[in-house]
Amino acid sequence: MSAPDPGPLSGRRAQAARNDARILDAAREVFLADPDAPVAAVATRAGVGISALYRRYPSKQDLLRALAADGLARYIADLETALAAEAAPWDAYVACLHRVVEGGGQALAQRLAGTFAPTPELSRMAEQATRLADTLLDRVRRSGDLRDDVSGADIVLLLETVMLVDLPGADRGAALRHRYLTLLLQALHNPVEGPLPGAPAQQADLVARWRGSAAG
Amino acid sequence: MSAPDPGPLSGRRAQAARNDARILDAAREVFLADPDAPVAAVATRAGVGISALYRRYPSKQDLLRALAADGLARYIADLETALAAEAAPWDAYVACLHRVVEGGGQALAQRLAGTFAPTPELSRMAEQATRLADTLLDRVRRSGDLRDDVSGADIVLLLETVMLVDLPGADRGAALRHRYLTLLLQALHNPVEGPLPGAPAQQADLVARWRGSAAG
DNA sequence: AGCAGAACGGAACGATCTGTTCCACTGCTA
DNA sequence: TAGCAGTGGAACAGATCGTTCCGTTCTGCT
Repeated sequence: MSAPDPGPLSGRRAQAARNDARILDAAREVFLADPDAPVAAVATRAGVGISALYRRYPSKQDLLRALAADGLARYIADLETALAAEAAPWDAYVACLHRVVEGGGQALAQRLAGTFAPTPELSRMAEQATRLADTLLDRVRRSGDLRDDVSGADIVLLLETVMLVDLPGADRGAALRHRYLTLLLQALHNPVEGPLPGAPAQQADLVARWRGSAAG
Repeated sequence: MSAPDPGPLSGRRAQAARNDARILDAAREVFLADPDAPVAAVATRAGVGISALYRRYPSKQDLLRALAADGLARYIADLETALAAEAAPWDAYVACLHRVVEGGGQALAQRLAGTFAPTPELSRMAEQATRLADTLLDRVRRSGDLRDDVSGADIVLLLETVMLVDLPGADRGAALRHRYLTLLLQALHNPVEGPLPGAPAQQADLVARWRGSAAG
């Protein structure tokens, strides 16, 4: 007993710890690209056997839940960073969205939303994320830099579309996502060229999608 | 023989003709939402049996090819209309993109691109569409209304993302697509607020995707 | 009126895919 | 050196999906 491992883990344990991270990273990449991807694809991408994965997560659904929780946690962390920033509200917001796009946590959680029944824990995190995003958005809106005819739900949907941009080559996709996010932010920035048609998306629209593939 | 049907078709023939359209419409909706959707989903959506579908298309791949061709034809027609318009280049362009978003032809062809080997006919149409789009874009660019740091490929990718916006309720999705297209167009319109990061997407990037799921 | 056949709906089939289990093996750890 | 946590990957059962097939309906013609 006592302190068996004061420093870095070695040997077997080290490989296990490495695999923990590799599996989660691989899963994030794979399921972000295709939410319906088979489990085997994750194992292959991670360079491990299937059993290494099933030892950690009892089922595919457990893996997806862990992934969604991880994504939401990253998203929440990004939002808190922005709220704590001392920069001008608009600048902090721009930086925040670029981080969100970079990490893909929010997008992953959104895309995974319909594929499994959310745990209370996940619902709680989603609620917290929404609350933080609202707070942040209100602050930006009060600064006068944000056009006032877009809703928070509009921005969520737009962010989501930006995340779907991808191209085969290396990091071509990531570069384009930042490019298009910048373009989008310019459109959201005051002063405005003209009004937008249709009604803004509502928070309720977004929530409705969580029931998409779940039973009635 | 002789002239049996001078005017509108009646009875059985009429239903067959109606089913032709219903099946193609249903297929367009279904495969636009999910390019990997099962054939049965199309039949259900169209309100016909599976055999009504297989009578018209020998295989799923034939249906997809017909759909892609139809989509490209609509896209080409929209482009030609814009080129023939007498309105200011920018206004004609805006109207054209709204029609493209409404019809979904271009997006469908793009999404289906990776799922089957293109026929020479399809390649020819795709090439023509690209040529027309380039011509149109050049004209808009020369008018000075379009920001000059975006490429045609950028616009194709952005249009594609707008098409992916959807919400469960009735025509909520369509309304939002026009809303976000308007937002996008304002960002593309001069004068510009600031430069965009990264390099514009290249035509080659788009072509590369056509090989996505095809064998090397 | 009656018939031939076009068109249809939907059950049935076989191939493929996928989540999960199982087992033999490896190399630390004690 | 014995034991076991950790692993890779084959094997299995269930689900999914493209396609075929068969019995029925309805139309157009004689």
